[in-house]
Amino acid sequence: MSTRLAKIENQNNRQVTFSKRRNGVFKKANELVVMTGAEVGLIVFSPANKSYSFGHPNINETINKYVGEEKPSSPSSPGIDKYVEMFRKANSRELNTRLNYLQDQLEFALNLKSKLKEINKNVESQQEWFRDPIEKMNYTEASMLKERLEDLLLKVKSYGTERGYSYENGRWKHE
Amino acid sequence: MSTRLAKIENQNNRQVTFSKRRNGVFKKANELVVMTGAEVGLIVFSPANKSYSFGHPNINETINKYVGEEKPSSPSSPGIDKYVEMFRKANSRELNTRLNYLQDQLEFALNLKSKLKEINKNVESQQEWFRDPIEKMNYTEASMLKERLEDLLLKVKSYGTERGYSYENGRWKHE
DNA sequence: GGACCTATTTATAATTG
DNA sequence: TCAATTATAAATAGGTC
Repeated sequence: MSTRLAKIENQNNRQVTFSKRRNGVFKKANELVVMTGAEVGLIVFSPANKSYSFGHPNINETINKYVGEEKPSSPSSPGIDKYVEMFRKANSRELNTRLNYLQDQLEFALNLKSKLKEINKNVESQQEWFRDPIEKMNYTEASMLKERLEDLLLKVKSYGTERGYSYENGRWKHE
Repeated sequence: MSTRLAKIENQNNRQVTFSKRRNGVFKKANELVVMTGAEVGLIVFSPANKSYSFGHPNINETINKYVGEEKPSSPSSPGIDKYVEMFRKANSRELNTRLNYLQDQLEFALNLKSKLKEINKNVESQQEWFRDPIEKMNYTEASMLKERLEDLLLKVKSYGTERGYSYENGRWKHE
């Protein structure tokens, strides 16, 4: 079976996989901590909304440290509302869904890599369709995408600061 | 190699292992999300104190949900306006992590070009298993992939244009 | 649910270029 | 350093009890 990255439809299988993989992720997180001295905070809510967590040295401190970094900064910028709006779109669930979808598709594409290794015949012509779209995925563009979104976020945050919002303990507050 | 669970003493090896395993944990977390519909928040600080995070659907909401369980009460502010809510959800590193992850995968995908050259000839009869998934991907998934990326890039480009940048040959220029 | 199997796939430490 | 490969250990889907 291909084990493609996709939601498991069968409810029972999904639950079993959740338990197994949840343990797997926690184990990996722990190994990362022990082997490299990293600081980790991990929270998981099951589909049934039960929560599980792991943290080292201490999950609450890790969360606070992380949230503390979220405090906005930076100067202002004109016409910021456009960026706010753009950011709203960029950060919407729609984008998450699309990124998930992209990841899904890329996983699928990557699966081809191992299969291709098994083939020792020339199929140049059959593969033209594939080569073309891949080549158009300019890596530089992906990098720019990341940088631009990062920039947008800074602007959005300073916008918030200018209007008297502050970010504390994972929440924005108006003063 | 025994891969004993212990701190890696050699500084260089530790750094290399940190990067590899950090990616591994994020990948596992993402798989858990996609396959089982779990909600996950993951924060990692490197030994050098750089932070990385992953969350789905949104790391800050997940943190708030978790912290809320730990510390009940504290009714959230009443008339919280939509922008405040939006800002609360904003999280640059979450997107960065996702995009970095996508970029890593894109790099792999781009390598398919050279891999394809390893292939020699005629896959017609012996590779039915291979042809089928490829054709599927050609008309649906591959085109979606390309389309999604271009769509995302379009947003980025329009942002740049408004700010007086132009995008040519994979590079941004001012004025 | 959980504790075992076990055929496969995946992750990754070490190595090579 | 850095990417790429490879040999091996680990994870895990799908069973069974």
